[in-house]
Amino acid sequence: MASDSGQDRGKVVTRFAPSPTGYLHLGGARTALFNWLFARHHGGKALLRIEDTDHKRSTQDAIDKILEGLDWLGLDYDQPPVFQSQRADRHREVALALLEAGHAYKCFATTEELEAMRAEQRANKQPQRYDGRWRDRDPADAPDGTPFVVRLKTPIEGETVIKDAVQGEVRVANAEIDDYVLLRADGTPTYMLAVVVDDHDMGCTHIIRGDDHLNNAFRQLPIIKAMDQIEGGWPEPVYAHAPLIHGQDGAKLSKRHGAVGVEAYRDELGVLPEALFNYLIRLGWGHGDKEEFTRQEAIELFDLDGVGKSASRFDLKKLLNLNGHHIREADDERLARLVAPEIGVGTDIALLAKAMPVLKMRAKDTHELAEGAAFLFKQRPLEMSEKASSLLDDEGRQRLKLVSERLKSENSWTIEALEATTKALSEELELGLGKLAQPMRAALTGTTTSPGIFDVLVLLGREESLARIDAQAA
RNA sequence: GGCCCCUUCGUCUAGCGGUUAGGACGCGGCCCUUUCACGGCUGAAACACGGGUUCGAUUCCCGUAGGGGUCACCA
Repeated sequence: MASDSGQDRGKVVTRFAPSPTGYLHLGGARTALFNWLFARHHGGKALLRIEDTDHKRSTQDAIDKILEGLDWLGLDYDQPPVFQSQRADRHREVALALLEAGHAYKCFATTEELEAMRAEQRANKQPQRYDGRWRDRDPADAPDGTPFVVRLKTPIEGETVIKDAVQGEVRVANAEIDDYVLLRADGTPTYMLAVVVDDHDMGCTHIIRGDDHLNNAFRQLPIIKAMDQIEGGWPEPVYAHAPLIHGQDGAKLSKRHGAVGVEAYRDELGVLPEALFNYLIRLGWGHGDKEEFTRQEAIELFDLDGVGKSASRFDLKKLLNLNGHHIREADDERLARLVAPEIGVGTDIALLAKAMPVLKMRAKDTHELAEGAAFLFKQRPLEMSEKASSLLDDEGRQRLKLVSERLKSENSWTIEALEATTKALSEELELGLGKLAQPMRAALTGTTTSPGIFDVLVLLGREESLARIDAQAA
């Protein structure tokens, strides 16, 4: 087990190993996060491996999307990504070593034959697994030229025990593990072989991945043990199987729901990367009552013992709430640049940034930020929302007239001065401030909701403000 | 179906034998207030069930139920 002790620093090596068959979804993103955080926390190395051995389903587009998603989340890697497909020769080499040492064997069973075997097992309500029909049979029995696969000779007796850093001690009877395929009939390596070889060659000390791989660990361990026996230097890694993230319906995240790529959270939901980062680490991991984490805090506090054992559900409301908190803490200039394209070409970034402090108080995503900022860039005559025009009845327009007159003689265009002046007027008229502020808001923004009315006045400036008010005054 | 894992408010979680079972999101109320928010206060809301172990179980053990995962020449 890794610890915080000094001598362990630099020893930890983790990897995130997505298969590029789609976008980087939430589950993958969190696995990536946990691996990265663990490596950074221990001062180790974070590696990336693209498991693209399924040529039919892997695409360059998916690789790009995943890389982009990781980058957006701020996850960096200590070495260029390893492409599993380029390592087939090495995988084959290990399979052959296993074969030669008697830890693997050739199986000449045809696909049809195996299907029949499984059908029979199903019919007899027996567990479906390869029955080892070629395990002890003489390869010479096979007709010449018959294609074969290479299968691992897994132990039959006893049990395999894994001390999982998250799940604790998990044990499975070896009889449950069948002799699965290492090398396909066409000579290409299977995933089960490739992962083990790559993890070893990359020096991975900790395998942090989704719960759905827990069963795989029991199949992978025999390869490690066999290779360690053959050539040595194949230590068992520390496994950590984190529970899955489920959709609102409680089922595994799939294409049907919630499994959209992280970029959708950015583009469609207006989520900041640090917010998704924060939300994701809190799913399945906790540190006391703490809810908000900066990247740095997460690195300092993250460890495997804080990872829970039960699956969690994705909750959009909480993500957005957290997003609001992160928006409020984000740099104004950065937010302005982020939001400007949504408002339109030629948006005044400086003005937008200046308005940000009052805008971000009211937004839980970047789209709301853009909506809230819209009034700043509207052209006269302003289009009025229904509610806004109802505020601009005769009475409202009369009041605007009075406000306009008073503000025109205001020398100091500051929040304090404007507020004092407007309040004085409302007192003279024996009206609540709202009776003046609401018509002003309508005239100034075309809507009934906006930042504080004096903030609006200052942001728009004297000239524009008065012009907008006069356009609606009686 | 076999095997494996899980089970604290609706949701995310704290708890690691003795607590008025805490926090957060969401929901209700109040306050602040020029709107909307933000913020503050506050209310309702949970230990799946049954056996043990123990002076004492949310906590440890065993069942039951429920949920999830996995069973390819896919990864």
